[in-house]
Amino acid sequence: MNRKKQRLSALKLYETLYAQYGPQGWWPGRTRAEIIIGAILTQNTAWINVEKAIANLRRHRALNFETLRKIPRAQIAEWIRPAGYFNQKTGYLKAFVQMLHRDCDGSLNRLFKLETPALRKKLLAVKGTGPETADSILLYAAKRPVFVVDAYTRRFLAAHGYKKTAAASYDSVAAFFTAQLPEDVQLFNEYHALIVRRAKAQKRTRAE
DNA sequence: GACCAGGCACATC
DNA sequence: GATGTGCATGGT
Repeated sequence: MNRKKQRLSALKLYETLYAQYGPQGWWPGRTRAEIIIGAILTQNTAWINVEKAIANLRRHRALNFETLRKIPRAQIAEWIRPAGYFNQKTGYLKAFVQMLHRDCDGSLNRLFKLETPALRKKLLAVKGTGPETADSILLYAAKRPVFVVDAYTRRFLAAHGYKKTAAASYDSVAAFFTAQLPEDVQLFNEYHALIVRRAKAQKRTRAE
């Protein structure tokens, strides 16, 4: 007798979420620069606080790489303070814009000419850009078919019977999804957005 | 006043 | 490769 609980495939889980919540049309920023800056600022931080930091940068016309490269660290740190870890994240933003300036003449288009594996490697070489941040940039700014694994993703897996996978390495979790899904940028985008949407819906339920 | 939130680098074993 | 620690704000 099979005593194991039935688990839905990654694709079936997606279809279930999509049926319940519909398309999210999610986009974590107005420009590619804003998406990248947001990806760095949101590390281990609630998005609401990232929005405050982004708003500060926008107000000071600093929501672009050229400005961030030129202004002093203390100034950036002050503006992104609401996002937490502001000294570290200032260094991370500086590291990214310096790489872009040094290797691509400050041009995101030039950086994004790289093929996905080479681009991912290049992003991971930037201090402060780990796998999740790199993949967020790849999916949401460079529009590559890459699955983003974050805390929401792991909780989602655990909640649907995949506790072991949820606790596995970053690349293992990503492989779990990519092996079962078509390589589709829009699908990966929607999937991640739906996981976040579901988590927020459940949080609201718990709070009531 | 704990506890948590869309990580990452670095040290150590 | 696994585990532990520092980094910091703002909401619940």
